[in-house]
Amino acid sequence: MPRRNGNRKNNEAKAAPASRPVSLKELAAHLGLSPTTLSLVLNDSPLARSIPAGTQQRIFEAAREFNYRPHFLARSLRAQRSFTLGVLVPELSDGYSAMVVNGIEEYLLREGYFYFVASHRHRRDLLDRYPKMLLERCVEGLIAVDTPYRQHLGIPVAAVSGHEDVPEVTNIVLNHKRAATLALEYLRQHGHERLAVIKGQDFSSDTRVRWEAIRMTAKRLGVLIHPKLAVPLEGDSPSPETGYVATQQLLATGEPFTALFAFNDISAIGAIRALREAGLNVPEDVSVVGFDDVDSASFHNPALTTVRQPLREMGRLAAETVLQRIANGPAAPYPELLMVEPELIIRQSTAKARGAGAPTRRMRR
Amino acid sequence: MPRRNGNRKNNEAKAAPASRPVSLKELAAHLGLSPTTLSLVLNDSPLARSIPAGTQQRIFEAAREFNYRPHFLARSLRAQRSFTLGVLVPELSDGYSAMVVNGIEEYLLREGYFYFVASHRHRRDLLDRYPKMLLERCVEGLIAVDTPYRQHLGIPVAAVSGHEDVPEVTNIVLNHKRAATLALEYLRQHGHERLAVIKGQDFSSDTRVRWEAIRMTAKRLGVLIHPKLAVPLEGDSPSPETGYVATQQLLATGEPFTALFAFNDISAIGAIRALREAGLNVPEDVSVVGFDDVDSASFHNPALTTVRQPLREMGRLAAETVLQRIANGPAAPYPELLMVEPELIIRQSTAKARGAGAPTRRMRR
DNA sequence: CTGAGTCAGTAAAACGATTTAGTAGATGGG
DNA sequence: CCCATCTACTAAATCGTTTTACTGACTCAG
Repeated sequence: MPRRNGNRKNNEAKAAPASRPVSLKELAAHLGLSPTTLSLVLNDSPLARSIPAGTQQRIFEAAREFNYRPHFLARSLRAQRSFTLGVLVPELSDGYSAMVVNGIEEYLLREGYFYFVASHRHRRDLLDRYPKMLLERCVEGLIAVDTPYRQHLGIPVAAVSGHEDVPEVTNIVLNHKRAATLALEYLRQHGHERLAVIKGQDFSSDTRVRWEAIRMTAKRLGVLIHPKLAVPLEGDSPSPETGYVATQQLLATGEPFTALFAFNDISAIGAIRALREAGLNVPEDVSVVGFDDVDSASFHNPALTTVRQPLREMGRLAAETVLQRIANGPAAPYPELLMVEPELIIRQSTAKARGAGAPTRRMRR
Repeated sequence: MPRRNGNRKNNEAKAAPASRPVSLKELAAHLGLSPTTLSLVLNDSPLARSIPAGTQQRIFEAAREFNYRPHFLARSLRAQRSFTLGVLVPELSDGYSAMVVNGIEEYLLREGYFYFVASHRHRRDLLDRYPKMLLERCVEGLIAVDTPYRQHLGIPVAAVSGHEDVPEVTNIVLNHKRAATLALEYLRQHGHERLAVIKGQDFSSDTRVRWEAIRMTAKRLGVLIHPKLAVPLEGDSPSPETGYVATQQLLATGEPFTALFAFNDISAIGAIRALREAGLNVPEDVSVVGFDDVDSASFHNPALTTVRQPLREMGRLAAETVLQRIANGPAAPYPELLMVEPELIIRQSTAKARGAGAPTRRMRR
C-alpha cells in the first residue's frame, strides 16, 4: 500500500502550458492559404514546384513558429500506414526476450517505427488474442520472439527462434547443428564421453530442434548420451529452479556423466547448484555448458561456458526483415528462413574430464 | 551474415487469405442501413434505444459474420484518444527496467491500453527527442523508468524512481530511509561496524537519495563509513565490471571494513568477485548486501542478501496512476509522490562479522 | 382534428491530414 | 487576337469512425 505525499493542482505548473498543437487548417488560415498548399509544401510534394520560393519560406517559417506537427493519427488514417510493429514475447524479464527486443528496438526507432510489446506468458488465450489485438491496432507487421505462432493475419511476420512452417512467416533461427558441434567437439576434446542433457520445455520453440541437433552430433562424434540422461525442464518458471530439479533427476538415475549440456544459462545455473549440493564440484567433477549467454552467465560463479546466440542481432534481423517485407508489398517473395551463427564462449564451468579414461566417479545419490 | 534458405511466394499461402477488413460503410450498405445506425447499435449508445430489437439483431449478426472491427486509427482520430502510453527506459535488458515494464504491461493491457517503449541509453539527445516523438505519436501519458525527465508535455507522467520536483510528474519512489534502516540494522546486529558503500552513477535517479539515506542511517545507528570507503560506480555498462572496479578502489584504500553495501545487485556481484580475487571470502570475511533483488541475485553463488524493491508493483502503480490521471482530466489534482516499501531478503552473502570486536583483518592489496 | 411525443432511423459535420482534379489569371507563340 | 501553357493556387473527396441535428411516419391525448 503506497503512501501518498502531497497533491498538486496542475494549474500551478510554471513551465509553458504546452498549448494544444495547431492543425494544418489553423496554420493555413493564419497564412491566408489553403491547407492543400501547406501540405504540398511541407511534404515537399512534386506538385509544390509551382509554389514560389517566397511563399514556401512563409510556410516553413510559420510551421516553425507555431511548432506545427502533423497529427500522427490523421496522417496514418489517410495513408493507411501506422509505422508500428507488434512484438510478441513470452515474458520480458527472462533475460532472453529483453535482449532480442533491444535489437529490434534499435533498428526500428532508427527507421521511424515504434512497436507494441505483448507478453503472453505461454497462456493459450493470450497467444490467440494478442496477435489479433495487435492487428486491430493496425500494426504493419509482427515479430514473435520464442513464441509459437500459427495464425494468418495478412501482415509480414518474423519469428525469432521460430521453426514452424507457417505461411507469411520468416523464421530467424540459430544454426543448431553448428551450436551442437561447437559444444560437443569442445567437450570431446576435453575428454568427455558421457554427456547428460537438459532439454527445454515443450513450449519453447527451440526445444525440439536443439535436442535433435545434439542427439545427431553426439552420435557423430561418439559422445554417449544415455537415454536416461536426457530430461526436459518442467514448469514454466524462468528461474534456475527448473534446472535444479532436472539435474536432481539426472543424478537420481545413477548413470555416470562427466559433462552436462543445459538448455539455457538459467537452467545451467540451477544445475550447478544441484551438482554442488550432491557433493560434486563444477568443473572438476562435472563440466556444465549453458546456452544463450545472457548477462548473468558471465556474472555467475563459476562463470558459465555457454553457446552464445547473437540475440541482439537476431532481433535486428527480424526488424529489418519485416520492414523490408512491408516495403516490398504483400505480393513479393520473402525469405522463409534466415540463419545466424552461434559462438562458443569458454569460461570457468568446464574443464578436462577427470582422468583420461579412468572410471567416472560414481555419483552420490 | 545470415544465410538465406529458400524463398516463398506469398500467394502459395493456403490459409484463408485474410481479406481486407470491412468498413462500417460497407457493412451498412450490405444491410441497407446508414453507418450511423450501425455505429449507435454497435457502441450501445443510448440513442440506440429507439432501434428495434430485430434490427439490432441483424446488425450484430452481420458484424459477426463479416468479422467487423472498427478501424482503430479512425476511432482514435475521432475520439482524440489513442489508448497508448509511452514508456522511457535506460535499457530494457538491465534486469531492472524489464521488471518494471512487466508490471506496467500487465496493468495496461488489462485496461485496454498498449505502450511504446523507447530506450535512451542515457544519451542526452535521445532523452530529449524520445518524449517528443512519443507525444507526436499521440500517447496519452508517459512513464519514465529510472530516467531523468524535465520536460513539460501537457500529459500525465509517472516517474518510477524519479525524485525531481517537476510539474505534472508523479514520482514513484522507494522508501529509502526504510531501505537503509533495514540493511544497516541487520548488519549492525550482526556485529558490523565498518561499512563500505558503492554509490550509483550520477545518471541513476536513485543515486543521491539512496546515499543520503545510508549516510544518515549509518550515523544514527553508529555504523562507520570512512569517507574513503564510499565510491561511485563509473561508466554506464550494466555489467558487474563496474562494481568490480569500484571494489578494487575500496580495497586499495587500505581502510578496514567488514561489510559492503552495493548500489545494486549487479555491482554486488562484481564486488564479490573482486573481494574473492583479493583473497577475501564472502560472507566470512566481508558481508555483501545488494539492492533491487533482480532475478540473478538469487541465482548467484553465494546467493545475494539484498534490499528488494517491489519493481513489478512500482510499474503497476505507475500505470495505474497515469490511467487514473488521464481519466480525471488535466485540471484535476494528482499525487506528486507515491512511496513503496522495501524488504530485506537475507541470503548467503552476509554473515556475522568476524570476531566480536576483534581487529578487522587487514586487507591484502 | 390538431399538436405533442415517440419510433426508426438518416444526413452531414467532424477528427486532421493527403490527394485528385480543377481554376483563375498571366504569359507567349503564331 | 486566340489558343495553349504555365503559375499559383484551391475545392472537394478520402481515410473510417462518431456525434449532432434533423426527418418523416405514427400514435395518442384533448
